Amino acid sequence: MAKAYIIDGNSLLFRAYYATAYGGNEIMRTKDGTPTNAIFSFSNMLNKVLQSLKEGDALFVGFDTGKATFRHKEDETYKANRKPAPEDLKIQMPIVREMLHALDIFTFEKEGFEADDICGTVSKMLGKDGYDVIVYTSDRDFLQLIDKKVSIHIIKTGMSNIVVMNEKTMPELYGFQPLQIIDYKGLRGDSSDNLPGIPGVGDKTAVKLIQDYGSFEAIVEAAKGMKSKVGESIIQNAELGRHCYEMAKILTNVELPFTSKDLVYEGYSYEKVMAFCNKYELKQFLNRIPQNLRKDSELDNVEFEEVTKLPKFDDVKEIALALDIEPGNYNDANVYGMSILIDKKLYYIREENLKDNGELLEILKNPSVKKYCYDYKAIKVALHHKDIEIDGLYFDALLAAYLLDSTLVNNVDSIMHYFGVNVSSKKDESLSLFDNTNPEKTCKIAYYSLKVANKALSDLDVLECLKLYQEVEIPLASVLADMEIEGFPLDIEVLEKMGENFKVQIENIKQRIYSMAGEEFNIDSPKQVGEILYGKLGLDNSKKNSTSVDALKLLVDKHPIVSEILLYRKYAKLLSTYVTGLSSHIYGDGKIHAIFNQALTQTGRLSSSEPNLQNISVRDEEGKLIRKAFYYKDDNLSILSLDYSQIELRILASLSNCKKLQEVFESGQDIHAATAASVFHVENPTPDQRRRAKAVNFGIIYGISDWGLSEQIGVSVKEAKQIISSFYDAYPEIGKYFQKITTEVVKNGYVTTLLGRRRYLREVHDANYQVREFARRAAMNAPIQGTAADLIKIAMIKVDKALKEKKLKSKLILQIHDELLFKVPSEEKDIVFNLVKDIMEHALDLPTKLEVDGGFGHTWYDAK
DNA sequence: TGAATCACG
DNA sequence: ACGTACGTGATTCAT
Repeated sequence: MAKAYIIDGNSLLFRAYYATAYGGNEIMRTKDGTPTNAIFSFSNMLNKVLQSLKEGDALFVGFDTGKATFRHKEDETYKANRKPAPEDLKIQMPIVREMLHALDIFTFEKEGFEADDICGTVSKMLGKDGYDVIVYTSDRDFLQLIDKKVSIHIIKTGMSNIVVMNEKTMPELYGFQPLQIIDYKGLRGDSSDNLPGIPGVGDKTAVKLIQDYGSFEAIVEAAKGMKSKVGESIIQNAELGRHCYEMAKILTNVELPFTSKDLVYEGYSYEKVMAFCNKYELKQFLNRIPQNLRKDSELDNVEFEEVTKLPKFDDVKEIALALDIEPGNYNDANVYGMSILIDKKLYYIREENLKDNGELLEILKNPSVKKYCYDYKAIKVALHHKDIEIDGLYFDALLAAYLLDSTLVNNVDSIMHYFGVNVSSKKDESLSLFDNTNPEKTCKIAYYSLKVANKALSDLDVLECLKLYQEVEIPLASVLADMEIEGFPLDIEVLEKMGENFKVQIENIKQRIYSMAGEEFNIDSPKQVGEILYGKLGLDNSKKNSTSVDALKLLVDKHPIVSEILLYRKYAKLLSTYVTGLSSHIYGDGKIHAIFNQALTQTGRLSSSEPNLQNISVRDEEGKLIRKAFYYKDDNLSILSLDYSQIELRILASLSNCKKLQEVFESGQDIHAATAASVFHVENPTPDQRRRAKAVNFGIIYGISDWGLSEQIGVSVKEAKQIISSFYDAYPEIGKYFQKITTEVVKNGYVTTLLGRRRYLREVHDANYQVREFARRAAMNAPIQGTAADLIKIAMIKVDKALKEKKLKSKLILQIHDELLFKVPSEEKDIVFNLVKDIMEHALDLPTKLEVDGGFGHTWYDAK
């Protein structure tokens, strides 16, 4: 038997709103501040219903119109005690209807009636037409609708806490029949509707009376014979009770402009729901609603043909493409095939047939054929492993999405979802035990990469990021691909020799620690270390039992075990992360091929993974030895390292247009000494003053606080405050600049870099002080860190271009935020050093002088 | 899977 | 009176 699901829309929306808005917590909002918490919560409840929906089932949501009803006309005090709904909830009332309509779910409301009456009438209609009806509400008045076809699901909190009421369970729980709930309300009234009922009749009495006499009128009749106070009250207040009785009746005969068969749910259109989800930034909803409820017609809209050889094409100007590739690191992943959208037709070619398509290979490497795709860098690197060249990137959906909103998660499903399309295939990917290929999904990715391009590019234009996209991120993708392909040599033998040494050290230290502790324990476990230090040995550092370096440093004089633990940690880290860890990433060519993530950080920086080459030890002398394992066995090749000096402070001097700071850099003074002289009002600062000024300079970039600085340099909070204030006196434009940034982020909800890269920081409006302050500091830092990232990206593109144009063999191999590493043949040393230094120093036209230092080395260790 | 720790800019 | 530097990735333990 088909089922019918009826939802009391108003009741559920209220529940949804209050489920997430309590205790002063900031509720969910879109970027422009529209509240969406109730929508989100409602969608979760709705989803539960959708999960159980089967073909032929009916689905209906009834609403109040919000205007006066016949009950108000009868009793002007009806619901008069209700507090008006909060503004944030009112805003969401039309949005929930919008959501339901996006899902093509039937909703109805009628002036003069409440959702109760609409739902009551609809449920009886559906029951009469043979449906098993389930009504979702949190209003117990609905219990009167129960009959052999209608059951009521009372929602307490969310959809997990539901009480099922039907013909059997309701009388068991209440002690009377469903319709008698009206008689009960005649006696008891309903305080939430401002209906008083009969004074002196409590719950127990009411139930008893109903059980004894059956109906309200019978009770009034019987009251005449009662000699009790209750009897008197019933007689005196019979009219009032009758009124409450009438008001509690839910109508089941409202005139409706539709019939049961109009309510049969026929599925949703993916794109319509997607548009809704995008509008209100509900990222997960679409992924969670059942796919089987999608209208069949749209599932097959991407048609493709699997071929071994492409037909001939004339004058190809653009293609879209995607690789069918094993998930995970694309450096050693299997490539199963490729999809190509060419001349409006989609093809899928298996990997083994690619090489037979000479014309395709020409198109791929032809830079004037525009390529549309998702994650071009991955495609370029993976194709390189198959000896296939590609050039001519025009549109990369991943990079476009990254500039549009850096908070997006970068996997193809969610990025395409962001653009309002769906690339998931009908094939169940978990079933691909024997056949890992997925031609359908691959083809959809290619198809939609082209389809979303125009909209994405115009969105980038609106955000004033188009230039950054076309002139920085797009060309950079190829530069990074070349870096990844080039790789960085790492001598595993040198590494392992160091590893042996570390192992011996670790073993010795371990034994010393055990004997000092008087027992063996796992030194890798912070919990156990804490128990030994703060428990057994009774040490105390007032740092709430942290065992981090900062905490342990305070204890080194208290017990000899502390410095041994620090030493153990150091060697354990070197061994696990930098010997064992790095070794596992050496490929057959003796090189590391790290992945440079271009669409990940919130500020615009790159990140490096598998392995991370941007955090190889350098500060610790023994750790730095790891760098000796990075070198070219060919003695003709050396490593050139060039890094920007004080790049972030120079960027800050530029962004704030701080004259004095610019002069310090122009004249080549020691910046920390200069700051020290200014904040401590001395001509020749002492080394300690310089050290403290250095901390101030760094702190400023991170959105300093007086407490943070005091902690960092070991002075009182009051002194730190004084120092910060002196800093702003010395460099007044910087204070004004940060003021401007703060105003901007509060007003817009985002900040931008010099080139227009955006970082959204909606948390500046969070109710939680900590979250808000965090966002404010991030807002101060993001334009600085991000502009530095923009700068070095431009430098990389220009350097790459110059090296190619001059036909030099030198190659860019690594970027570490403010530093570039190159492989340079001996004969190119002079020209490359000067060329790169010049390009880096003039990559952007800034009001502050930029300075680049560095040098050559046989190993990375020596390159300085 | 998240917390704690530590490596880098 | 709040609790505190910004941005990453890898390893290990513990649930």
